[in-house]
Amino acid sequence: MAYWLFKTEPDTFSIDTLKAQGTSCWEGVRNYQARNLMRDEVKLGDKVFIYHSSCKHVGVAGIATVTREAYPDHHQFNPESPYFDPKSDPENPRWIMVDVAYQQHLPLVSLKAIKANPALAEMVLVNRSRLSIQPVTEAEWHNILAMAGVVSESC
DNA sequence: GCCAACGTTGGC
DNA sequence: GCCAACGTTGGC
Repeated sequence: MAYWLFKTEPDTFSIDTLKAQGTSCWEGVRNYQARNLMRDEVKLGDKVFIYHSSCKHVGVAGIATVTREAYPDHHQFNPESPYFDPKSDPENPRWIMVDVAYQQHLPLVSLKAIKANPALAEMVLVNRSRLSIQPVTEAEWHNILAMAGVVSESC
């Protein structure tokens, strides 16, 4: 079981949206490195931090679980969609998505707090800020849970 | 809304 | 395959 951080703009899709929906596809990833991670590495049952970006309160806002591994993102074939990609071949779709299920909200762990924690200095979030799907180490995962005041469940 | 960082495109 | 131009991300 692996840990991840998925970014979203809460004005469009937030942890509250996910809670309301229960389960959602994670569509619209249009970056090759992020896609490759979703396609090759993100597995059923993996845990995901939901991160709110480009908003007033930037940071980790909750936890989700992967409920379906990579499958084609149909939005790429819909000319009405902001995620439309005219260069994607339906016979060989360029973009994929996974499904995630809501697990819980967290008291927001802000980007500022993450950057201020020396134990998290190696986080991808801190060093490769533009990657929208990124791996989180087990140590980082538990560290952020501790910052949120949540006691980690035993495995 | 600004702008730095950085990913993508396309001419050569 | 290089790299300049361009577009996007995302914190502030």
